[in-house]
Amino acid sequence: MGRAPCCDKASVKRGPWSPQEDATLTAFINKHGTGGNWIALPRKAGLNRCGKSCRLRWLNYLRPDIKHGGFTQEEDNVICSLYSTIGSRWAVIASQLPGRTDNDVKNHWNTKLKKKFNLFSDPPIPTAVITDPPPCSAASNSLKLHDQEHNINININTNFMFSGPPPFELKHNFEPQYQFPMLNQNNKNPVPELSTSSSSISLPIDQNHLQFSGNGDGSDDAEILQSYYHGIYDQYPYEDQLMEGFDVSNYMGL
DNA sequence: AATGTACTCAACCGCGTCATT
DNA sequence: TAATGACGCGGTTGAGTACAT
Repeated sequence: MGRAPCCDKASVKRGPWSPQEDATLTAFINKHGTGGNWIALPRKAGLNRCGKSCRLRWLNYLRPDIKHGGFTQEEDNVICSLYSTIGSRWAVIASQLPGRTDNDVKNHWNTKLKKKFNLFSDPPIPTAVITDPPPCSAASNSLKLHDQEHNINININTNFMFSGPPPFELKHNFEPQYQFPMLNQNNKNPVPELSTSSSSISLPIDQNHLQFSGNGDGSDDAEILQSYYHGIYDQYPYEDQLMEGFDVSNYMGL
């Protein structure tokens, strides 16, 4: 036998709250408080609503200290940071954001942040081996990588000539704390590093600036980099930060 | 302008926890 | 100690809106 319902759903109003109902609930709570009993509150206040519905309406919308409007970058950072630590404990996360409710945080996460977070949290491809063509081919405009662990093919379209000795491995060294640059709270640059076992390609990345230096003997290392990410993620994860301040002057030319 | 699709967010649902009896 | 009931939480839904075709 299940638990008894908290109210008779057939006899109480459900759905969106009217301005009149909001005013009634607000006036009652301002005058009497919640009384520590939400179940009894609607009857006392003269509202034909379930107590749980009243509680939710007050806590998530009517409370005077609720902050409405978009989330700031700083708030996003807090949410992502805490989520990576404690998971979907929205009430705990919301407690760190004055004026935000767990429902707000949860909605914001589900609609905006989740995709972004998942993008950066996907396990980096640990090892990619250039399989075709052999890496010594001159003026190749197509490199095909194969991620052996995840059985993913990565296509890089570029015009560079590679001079590393085959077989040539690319390795990610992304530490968990660097998988989502926005997590950085001290403005210290997270530095994901992509390196190879012989010829080196390193990618110091920070929030606003990306400097790429490689010795792939390439004509356009930046394009390689972007293509690489497009191949893996369908999009370049730092797209909106990259185009400004993207410095490729440091790469070693032909 | 009409229709379809994607997105947002308020509200609901059901379960776990805790206080009370 | 067990039963009961209210609260609080996370997951989910669906109406309304924005955007794309």
